[in-house]
Amino acid sequence: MSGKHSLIRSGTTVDQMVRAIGDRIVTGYLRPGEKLDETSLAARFDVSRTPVREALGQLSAMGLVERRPNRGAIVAVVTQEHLASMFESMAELEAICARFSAERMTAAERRALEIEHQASARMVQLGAEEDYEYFNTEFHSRLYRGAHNTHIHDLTVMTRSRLAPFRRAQFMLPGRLAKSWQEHNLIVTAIMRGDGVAAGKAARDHVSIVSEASAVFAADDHKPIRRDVA
Amino acid sequence: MSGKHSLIRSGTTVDQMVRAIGDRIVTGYLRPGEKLDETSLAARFDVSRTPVREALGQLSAMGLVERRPNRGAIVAVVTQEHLASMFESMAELEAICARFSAERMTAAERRALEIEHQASARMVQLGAEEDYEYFNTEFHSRLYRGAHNTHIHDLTVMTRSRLAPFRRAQFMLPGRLAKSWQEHNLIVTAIMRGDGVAAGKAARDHVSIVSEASAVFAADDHKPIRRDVA
DNA sequence: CCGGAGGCAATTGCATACACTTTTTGCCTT
DNA sequence: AAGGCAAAAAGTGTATGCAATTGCCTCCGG
Repeated sequence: MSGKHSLIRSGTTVDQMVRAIGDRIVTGYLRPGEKLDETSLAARFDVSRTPVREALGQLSAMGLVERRPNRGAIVAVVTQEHLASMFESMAELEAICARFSAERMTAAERRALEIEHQASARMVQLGAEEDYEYFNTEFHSRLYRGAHNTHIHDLTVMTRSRLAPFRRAQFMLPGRLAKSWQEHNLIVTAIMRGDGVAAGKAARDHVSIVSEASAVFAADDHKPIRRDVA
Repeated sequence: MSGKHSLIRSGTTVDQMVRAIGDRIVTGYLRPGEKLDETSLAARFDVSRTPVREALGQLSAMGLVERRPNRGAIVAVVTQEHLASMFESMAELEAICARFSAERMTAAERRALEIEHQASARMVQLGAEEDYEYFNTEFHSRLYRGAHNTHIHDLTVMTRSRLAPFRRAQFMLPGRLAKSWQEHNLIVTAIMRGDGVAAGKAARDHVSIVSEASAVFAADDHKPIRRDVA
């Protein structure tokens, strides 16, 4: 491993490692329980162990990886209970964001939410899964930002990212696009008329439904763990 | 304070740094905006820069310190807006914990909550600030645990620790002990009769009141911090 | 055949060394 | 005298080296 740095020398190497490893975990490429060997990771990303160690420390603080003293790091293993608790938290957090959004969104934010939401109806008709997924992510982000509360925003985004590996379950459900859109519609409608309570309830129900599907998926997810890292 | 280096290697050096530095931030010994010099910290705790750096990275991930690339780390500076958002989040999180507690606490947990709460009444009568503070912390912890949701528990504890530096404001209000106890009483009563909605509302109001006092305090406490060595 | 003690390889944890960036300082120019 | 440039000093970011711990493998005894 000779490689002169192909990475930009702007003090962001550790952050890049955090994002790189974090992404692989969030996207499910690295799976829960998988061993994260410092030396291998360092070699893979062509850096020394130091930034890798720092990245693992930060990811550990974020809850994405688990670190056992002198025994290495693994991708955080979430138990059924913990997974359920995260989904339940997510439902509550989304409910808060939706409630606040209903009460606080500016006229411009409401307009944008409505327009994008209506646009996403086309994706449903076309059955464009990937495009809809993009709209979906953006939709929820609008809710988080619309709450006008940076801390809730941060907590929600953090929780969402930790749940990301388990959300892939949604893709397996037939007709989920239309269902999802209708649930979004309930939220949007409530927000447009400034009904915080209704918006919160709709958002909570929306997450709860995803939760059930994902829980099933997680239970099935007992496949062997891959050893290589990339 | 602590900073001794024992013979055995328990793999906790970084964790100790995190706790040590984190405590100094949470207790207000290190104040927002204060510069955290790696070399000085390393010398102060008699370790090399490496564990200090890792600790700062983790504290950064926790939001307690702010790291500027190539420009060092400082104790996280919270703006008025961000502080307000954290208090508001805290109110919502406490409300959730209280609501869940009302619905889910075991008989034993309810009993313990009630007993400890009644015991704390004595502290109020005696005006024992410090003792009451201990009870208060324990009281809230019971609520967090009583929610039977580890993720909400974690989010709440994390948020609480970030607010800790600003809670000292409470101590300045006269008659706050009795007021706090009565607010606790509302929460306990609601929980005992299993009224989640009422418990949530009571908990939210409880935090909101603390929030107002602290916000005033924080406004006064926003003098610029220089790195002048006293 | 099974269980445990001891040694060896692999890996982590910390320290030190080196490279690069930012800031300060002091001199020179205008 | 003020401003700007340059070079050194300070401080951060990354790499490497070494000691300590863990886990496995072997070998011995029951």
